[in-house]
Amino acid sequence: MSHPAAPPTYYQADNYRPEDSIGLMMRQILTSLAQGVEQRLVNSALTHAQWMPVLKLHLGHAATVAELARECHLDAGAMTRMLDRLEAKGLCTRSRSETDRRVVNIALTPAGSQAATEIPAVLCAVLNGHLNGLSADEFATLKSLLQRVLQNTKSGAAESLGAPPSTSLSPLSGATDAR
Amino acid sequence: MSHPAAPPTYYQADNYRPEDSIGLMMRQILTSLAQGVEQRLVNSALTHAQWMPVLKLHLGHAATVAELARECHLDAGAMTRMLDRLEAKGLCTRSRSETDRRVVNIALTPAGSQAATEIPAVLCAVLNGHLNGLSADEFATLKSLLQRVLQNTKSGAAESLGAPPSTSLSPLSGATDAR
DNA sequence: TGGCATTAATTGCCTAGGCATGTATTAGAA
DNA sequence: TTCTAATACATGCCTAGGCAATTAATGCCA
Repeated sequence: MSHPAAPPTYYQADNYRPEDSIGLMMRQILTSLAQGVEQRLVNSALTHAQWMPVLKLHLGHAATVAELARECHLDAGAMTRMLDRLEAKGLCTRSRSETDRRVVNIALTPAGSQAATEIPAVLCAVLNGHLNGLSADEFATLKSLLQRVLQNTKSGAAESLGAPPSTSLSPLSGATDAR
Repeated sequence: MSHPAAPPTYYQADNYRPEDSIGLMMRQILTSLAQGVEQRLVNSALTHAQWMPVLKLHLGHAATVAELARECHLDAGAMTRMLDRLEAKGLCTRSRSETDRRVVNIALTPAGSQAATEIPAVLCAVLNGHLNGLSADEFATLKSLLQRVLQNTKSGAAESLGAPPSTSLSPLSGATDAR
């Protein structure tokens, strides 16, 4: 390949202004979305971090710890503890698989299923509430642009560029928690 | 006023698809941004959550715990612990104010200032890396649309709408941690 | 001036996630 | 078949944030 295109220079270090950062803007929007979801989920006893695993279970997109962790893009250890909390609240149950005794099958209790059915409406209400004043075209444009930024995160364009070229030898190890 | 405009219905519960959610898209983008920043900050001994307070201190936007917490949009208790970690790493120092013995003045050490000077370049590099393939116009459009969504979070349009009308009597209290 | 509300900072208790390690179980190769 | 590698899950240790209660100091008002 003839070297990939250089990234743009829309942001410059010498006049960086936080309020122009799409990162901070998205962070504030996400915080607001999370708060909105949590407010509407108080009846379901679900926190904003808990609706996703419950929904994934409900939709049949996952039934084991590993599957659920992959679907929710989080650590297996974190998922184990999340299930501890969900189980403690009576929303799901765990049972060892009999065909493969390593895996743990997860199932929603009736209460869990009940909570799950309420989730999509809550998500949609909160999202729509944040789209006030945007036309359908503008909404489509926003989605499209976000999608393209998202592509950059996957193609690796975002990681390789700007990283110290030969300083860090093992890009995936490093930072073994000397925080 | 004649009741505010009803929010749009771009998202509908009966055919909600996670991959269309601008919330999930932004979450994935933010995760990638945070990872990128953290990778480039290993030399500075800063985590992605630590660059903001250090930068705010460096720019003189805050010099006390309360100011810093407000600038970083986070809890005062969390900021106290954040400063514990920063102080433990030798990046800042704390000292009781003599004019008002309640407040604690925070100052960066030379190491902290040094780390701070590297931050803007890192942020810009990561942001630019994620904007690959977007024209200047498209970038401006994205910022503008995000700004308008952000406005909805502040005007309260996002909170009031879609919330159970008369169910929750105290909108700001509630959810006293029965998680 | 004395009492009282307000403010600043800290701490305890909770949820939450990442990384490394440990342990059982399974799958695959010699 | 036996030994080894890979997998699934759990756990410990860390960073991190929110809410509530506590303590100390200040400001204000009667």
